[in-house]
Amino acid sequence: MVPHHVDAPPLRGKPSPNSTGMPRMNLFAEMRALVLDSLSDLQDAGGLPRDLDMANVAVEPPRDAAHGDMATNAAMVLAKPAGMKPRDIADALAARLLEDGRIASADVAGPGFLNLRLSPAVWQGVVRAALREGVDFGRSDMGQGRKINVEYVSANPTGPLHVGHTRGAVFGDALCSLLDFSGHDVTREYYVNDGGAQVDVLARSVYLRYLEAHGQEVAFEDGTYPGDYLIEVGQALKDKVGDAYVGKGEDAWLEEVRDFATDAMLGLIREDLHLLGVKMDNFFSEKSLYGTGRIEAALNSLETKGLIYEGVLEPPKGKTPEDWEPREQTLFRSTAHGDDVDRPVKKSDGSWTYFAPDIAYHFDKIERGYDELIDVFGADHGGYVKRMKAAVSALSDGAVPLDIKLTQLVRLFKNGEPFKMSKRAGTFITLRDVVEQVGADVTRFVMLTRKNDAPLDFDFARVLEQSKDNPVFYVQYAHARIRSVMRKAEAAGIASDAATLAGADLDLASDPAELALAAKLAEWPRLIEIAARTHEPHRVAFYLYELASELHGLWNLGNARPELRFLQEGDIAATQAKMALIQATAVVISAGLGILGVTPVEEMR
RNA sequence: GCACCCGUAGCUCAGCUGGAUAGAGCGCUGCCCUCCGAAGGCAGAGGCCAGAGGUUCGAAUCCUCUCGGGUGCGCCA
Repeated sequence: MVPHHVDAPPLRGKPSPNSTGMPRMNLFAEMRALVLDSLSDLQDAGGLPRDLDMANVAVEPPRDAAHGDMATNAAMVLAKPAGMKPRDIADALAARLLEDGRIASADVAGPGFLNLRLSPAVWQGVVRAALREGVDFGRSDMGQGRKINVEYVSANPTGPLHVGHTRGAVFGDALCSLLDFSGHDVTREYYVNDGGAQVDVLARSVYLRYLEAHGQEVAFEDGTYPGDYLIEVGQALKDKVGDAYVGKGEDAWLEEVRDFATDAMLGLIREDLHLLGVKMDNFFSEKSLYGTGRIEAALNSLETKGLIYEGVLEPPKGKTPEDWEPREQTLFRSTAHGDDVDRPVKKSDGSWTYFAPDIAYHFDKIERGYDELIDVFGADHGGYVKRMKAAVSALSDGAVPLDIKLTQLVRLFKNGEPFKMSKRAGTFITLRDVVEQVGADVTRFVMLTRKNDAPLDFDFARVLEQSKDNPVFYVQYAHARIRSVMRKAEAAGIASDAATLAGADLDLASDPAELALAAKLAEWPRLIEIAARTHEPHRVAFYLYELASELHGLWNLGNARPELRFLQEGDIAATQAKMALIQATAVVISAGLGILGVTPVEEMR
């Protein structure tokens, strides 16, 4: 696949209020506004009581295209509070709506739905908006610049990233782009667990490699990391300090080696992320919380709210650890904020639990002024969701929402055969392995073809297949097909710049099949808002698949019906109208892939 | 034992702050290549949305319970 270098969507900046000065096009929002205006007119005219709650009035695409272009539930929602029959409300509303030129027909159906058919001019407006706004088409200001911190990956700095981290990295990154596109001020953050016992283990492991570099025989016992990736770190340490640590006790080197090793691992992780195209705004060090009073400050905040006490926890029922004995610990009253049991913040020996710096870290995020927090964890951390939410709720007095997204397992396959991962057998699959085999674009797209909380099958052979069965190919192919048509047109001397196409006579591309594609484009701004609100970037991937399917379908219709082919020989006006339609489609595919972090291609190879 | 996630077509999965006759791909069946690209196209069969109650004008979607699968459950990070 050949990457193309046309304007990638500017996803990282502030939500620029549209540079064109034109209002952003979101057809569903427009139509809802029209419905609300009409209802208000009815109220003024006395045809409907005042003081009705309109919050549940919706304008949605109907499931069945035979029902028209859009449907509103207004009559059903308002019937009860208005004390009227749904049918009467619907009839009155229909009459009002028909006064607007955008509404071609309004029919009452089913239990009181009002099915709307829109005039072709409306769809043509969508196409023009996409051409005018380019990859900013669909950008929303729903976030109103709210500051959101998204924490993701956050793998321990003890080794390279593996497949599970890859999914979290892609998910988090796409979520950030989506939030940015919908008007939020996003910070991409990585929490570095460089303060706990696991980095001491790392240091000891590197020390062994260091001794090895000095020609010593070493044994990797339980509790050390035997991975080959530490060989060069041991060598680098030798290059740096010579034999200064040889034969010395831990006191002499542990701290220095730990810093050296975590720096090296973080460098490795940054490289891995770079391979995937993930760039963090901030790496936050757990260690920076220790010895600086920041953990104490966070816990003091909880203490002043009366949420810290000394106590003894009950053993968990049904699964009592064998060495269980009741011990007094310092506990956080997380049950006051929705947790099931209170959680220890100090071990019985008085040192912090892992939870304590985590509380401090989230306290820090709150103090940095974020309006909203999101944590992306692996599914094996599901047990921490309630206590983290309780902590954030307590620390912010309920003012800062925390959403925690869990990413499920990735199961690896090769030609349908499951692929067992084993560190010992050397079949451990890293992020680097995956990206080197299939490329960052394919990796990213595939990782988003499942909802985050559903397990994901990743087949190394299948994701590279060039067939309709492969969604990555299918979407890229749609874009490439459009680009191919555009190149042909340009070669034939037909002007195809956005301004020209936006001025084309779109009546020449108003077959129902063509309008259906435009209608799909009209869903894009709405989809962005739904995906952003639910924090579900996979919706973008599914939408792109559907959009590609519309495009391919229209292309195929051209086989039987030549008047639907995009290039109309000898008819420049019709050709430009159809090019406008498909170029608008290419723009949306580019924007969507941009959010997923995938590069659209010019042609398939 | 408790908590969280999941249960939708033979398989893998979508399903919009609750909306109409629940969708897609694969697989299966049958048709279709002189075609802007058949690495495809068109059509068809296939469902008690795990089960039972409840809320609602309306439930795959919200609530309760049951069953089945996954994950987690003090001094690991």
